[in-house]
Amino acid sequence: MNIGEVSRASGLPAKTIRYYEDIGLVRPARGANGYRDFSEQDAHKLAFLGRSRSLGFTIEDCRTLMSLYEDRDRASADVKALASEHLDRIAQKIDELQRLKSTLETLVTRCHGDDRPDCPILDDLAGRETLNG
Amino acid sequence: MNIGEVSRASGLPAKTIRYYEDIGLVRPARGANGYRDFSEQDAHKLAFLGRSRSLGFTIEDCRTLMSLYEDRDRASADVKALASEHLDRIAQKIDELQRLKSTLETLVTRCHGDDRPDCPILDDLAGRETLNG
DNA sequence: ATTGACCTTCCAGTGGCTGGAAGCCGCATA
DNA sequence: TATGCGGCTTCCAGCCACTGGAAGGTCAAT
Repeated sequence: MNIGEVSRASGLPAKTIRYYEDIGLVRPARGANGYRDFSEQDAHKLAFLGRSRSLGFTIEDCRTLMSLYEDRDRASADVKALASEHLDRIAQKIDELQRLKSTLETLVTRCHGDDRPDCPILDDLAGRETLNG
Repeated sequence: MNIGEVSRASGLPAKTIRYYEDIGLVRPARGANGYRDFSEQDAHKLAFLGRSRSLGFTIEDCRTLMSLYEDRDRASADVKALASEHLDRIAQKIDELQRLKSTLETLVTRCHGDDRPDCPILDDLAGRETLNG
């Protein structure tokens, strides 16, 4: 299986797959011509990685998840802990963004948005607080 | 005003302030000893930048906001447009994270998290879909 | 033989800093 | 006078997870 094929199969760009090899996430065989030769297992690994990344896990998390996946004696508690921490970080990020969003909404609402220079958004950025806080 | 002083005043690390000079966001004078010498206006600019960054604007957005701020003939519509686009991106990001969050919540809930290796999280990552979708 | 799609490696850039090394400046103290 | 210390300077490298592009080798079809 060439890189293009496994790229289409996994949905990951070829560049990304090469990068994953670089950092040791996958170790495809090589053909006589120097081309990478991916096994079904490699393809499966890449799909696993793609899915993990799409859930927002870091590369290091993915590495850990992979090794847990491949460890038949793993404790599901370890996986759950990793995912829970990740979940917490996401929840935290959402909170942060929602605070941002409401601040920005207030500012945008207050700005009349016409030809005149008067602007509560810039006033706020400049520290001329029109906002409480 | 030395860099340490303006750093304390603006809340930005000295490193960041030097970086902002590097990329042309601020142009402090220099004393005879080669030290940066920040004016009140520079300090004000840096505070503006800090606040803009803390609202999640990119550096390029900040550059634009600064030039709008300094342009007495600006139209507030331009500021509003920039902030609105930023707001949209944030809202989009929140949606994305909330989808992630609910997927992860489902997975984490389903995982019993004990000593046994059986794990719906890994099953999902591996494509053995226990989740609808 | 030539095209064109595919593959290879390597280097550089993204954003927005951040850490660290090596060295100068200015003041206080022994 | 030497020494130390905190603060300042520059420059280079690294973070994360890719992504773009150059230069060139390979394969299948025409």
